[in-house]
Amino acid sequence: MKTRRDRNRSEVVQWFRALCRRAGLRTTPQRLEILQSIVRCSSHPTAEDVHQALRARMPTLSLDTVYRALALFERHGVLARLWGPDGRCHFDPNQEPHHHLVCRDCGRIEDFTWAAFEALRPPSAARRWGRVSRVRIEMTGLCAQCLEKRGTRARRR
Amino acid sequence: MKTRRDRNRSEVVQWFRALCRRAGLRTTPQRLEILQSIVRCSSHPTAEDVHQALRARMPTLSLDTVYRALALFERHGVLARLWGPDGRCHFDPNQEPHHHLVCRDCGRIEDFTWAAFEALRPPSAARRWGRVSRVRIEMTGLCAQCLEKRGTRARRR
DNA sequence: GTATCTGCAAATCTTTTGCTCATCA
DNA sequence: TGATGAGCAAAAGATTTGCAGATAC
Repeated sequence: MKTRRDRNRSEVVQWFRALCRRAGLRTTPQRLEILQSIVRCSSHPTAEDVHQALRARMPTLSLDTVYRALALFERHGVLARLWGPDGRCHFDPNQEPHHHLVCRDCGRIEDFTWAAFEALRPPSAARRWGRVSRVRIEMTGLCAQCLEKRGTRARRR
Repeated sequence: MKTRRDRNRSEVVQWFRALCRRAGLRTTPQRLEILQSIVRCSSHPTAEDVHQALRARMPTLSLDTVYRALALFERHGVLARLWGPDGRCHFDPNQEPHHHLVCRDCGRIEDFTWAAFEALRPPSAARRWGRVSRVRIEMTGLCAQCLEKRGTRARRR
């Protein structure tokens, strides 16, 4: 199966046009670039990250347009909002159920899936609490690269 | 076993004094009240919440002192910081491994534990990624009270 | 007595909003 | 052409910081 992340440029364009037509939105070049940028991105960028990434390609793009477009895509179910340990808002284009690995040194957020977990029966505490609509695991630690960096500086923790 | 949350006022005072002595900190009445307030609290308040809760008891307490004290307690391992879907910083005094139930209507965060989950073998993706030091599950949905409220207004979602 | 802490004010940082002109359908 | 969107500037909200006087040890 082809996930959204694997789509090439023209596939995203088509998808974007269909989305806009369905939702009664205008297809502006800014929105298209923002969508392209985030959908192809394997990390989970902030609005600032997206803005930086597009500055070369669109020098006049403003940060608040990025914020507005991302909020728009969120409202239309294309993206999810995510608060990382840095207190800033990250955007997650992955629509399939998944979990996160967060590096506390570099702040990068990786996705992962976990079949054995999905097979687990929900805990009784959750059923008693109310109605759960989304379950997400966040694993925090150090990614391989940051471990490596610490190792070479002979600073293990 | 007696958890920190069950401690009475004088037990917290003793614990606070020991903590300060160990860390070379001063035992100020502000810090003590802030610690009392958050340790006995079963929800996960923001700095603002703590400040509001203490206004009656300490009218001159300023919000930035609350921020400073909470940051201090975090550095000394007494509290954990938590970013909820409201984008604000919540503080979590629960030191035992646990997970969170977040209501997307009222924003309240409840703790729960899940023995079957803790028994699970970590996924291979996590081992490949690096070194995981903390695992936390976040279940988002509607708590019983908010479900009830929606129900009585004949608005189900 | 002295280093640390508090409270105040102001700064900082992220995100949102009002407005005007431009642009897409 | 007429509504919607972009860019600008400024506001809003949360958190942090510099400083002067107060306080714990």
